[in-house]
Amino acid sequence: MRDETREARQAQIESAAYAVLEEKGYSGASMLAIARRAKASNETLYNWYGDKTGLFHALVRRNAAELREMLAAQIAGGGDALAALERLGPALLAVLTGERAVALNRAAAADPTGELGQAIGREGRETIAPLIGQLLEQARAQGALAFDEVDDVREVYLGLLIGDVQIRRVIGRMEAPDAAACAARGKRALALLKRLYAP
Amino acid sequence: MRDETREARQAQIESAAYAVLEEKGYSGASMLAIARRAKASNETLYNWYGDKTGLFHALVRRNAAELREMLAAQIAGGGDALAALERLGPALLAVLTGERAVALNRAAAADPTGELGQAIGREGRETIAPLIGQLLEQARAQGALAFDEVDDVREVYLGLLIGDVQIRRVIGRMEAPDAAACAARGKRALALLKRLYAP
DNA sequence: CATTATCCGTAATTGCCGTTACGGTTTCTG
DNA sequence: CAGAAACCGTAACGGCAATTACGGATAATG
Repeated sequence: MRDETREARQAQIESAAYAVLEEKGYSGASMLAIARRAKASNETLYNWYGDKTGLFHALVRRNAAELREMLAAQIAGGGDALAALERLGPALLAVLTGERAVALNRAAAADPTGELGQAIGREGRETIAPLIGQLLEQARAQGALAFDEVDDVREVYLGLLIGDVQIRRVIGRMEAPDAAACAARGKRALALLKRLYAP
Repeated sequence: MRDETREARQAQIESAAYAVLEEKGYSGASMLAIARRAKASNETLYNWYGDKTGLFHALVRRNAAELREMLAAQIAGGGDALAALERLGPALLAVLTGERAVALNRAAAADPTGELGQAIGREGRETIAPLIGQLLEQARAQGALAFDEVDDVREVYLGLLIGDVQIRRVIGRMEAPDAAACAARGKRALALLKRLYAP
């Protein structure tokens, strides 16, 4: 099979996996259900992804890569560091509380082996946290913020931005916040951060 | 069966349910596995709890009730409102990131119906949030804090206190914080809160 | 155009789950 | 102490999961 059609087929399969996962949860997302939804054979799924864990690993990897790209674009968008953070905050919140990320977090919570959670942490959080740290350090260099430990500040910012929205989403206690809500939370988090770490 | 032995037996069964849940996850926590662990019959489990959902509902209810009692004791411990908050914060964090609460949140994330998540929200968060709101309003009445919207302040405080520790715990990306870590986070959250809402 | 690898659809295998059912035994009750 | 109720252990039932296997169709390759 040509590489391009194969990639397109994989995108279809992974899209079907998300659809089933969002509808039925991790336990209901059987390989056969995903195969049926993608009009693919389960043999193909096993050949390409090894097993169920492998398929969900692929979902995590792709989702994390897309998030990284999006954040990089926001950072490259110009302006000073705090302006970038103002754009980035709502976008990050929207992704983390969106259907796909929530479905993956639920899958990780349901995975008895804990491998999915490790993957989410490794390829998601632990690669985007440094990006935010860099922005904060830029802001300090530009004289917009003043602090000693960038790790603390980043944690405070993320706590203010995300709060308990993500966990409430994961346990099914909340709908996804719309764009306005994300913007409002991003704005508030940044405003509080400025007050806490004013130069 | 006498009520006291029955209650003791229920405590044993629910303890066994936690043990299996923590070891095997929600999908691995079958009724038979729990019955075996508790040296009970599955017929008893079904007679007492109805079905699997009913058993986990009972776990949520009991856990939430214990948390409420603990918080009430902390509040009743005397001192001004901020002193109570200083005691309460680390204790709350310890419970929310402890093995039992984490196991229940994982179960809620894995539950396709979403009922468990609803129960956790209803009997857990939505009954303890007002307690914290009361403390904050007391602090304002005592002149220790100044703010308009208590809901906002409470959300900021909880965000600072808990951050993403809970979600990271639930997806298996973190060990439970020890007492020192909980105390440190509680202290920091309170210090930041005071700076943000100084009179 | 023929061959060859790949993919689809379906079925088979194995195993465990939730739930119900049923003797045998323990424990309460009067 | 006798009868009744509740509990234990085990088994049975239907269902669905993950994974493997296989013939027929399809598309890439030389």
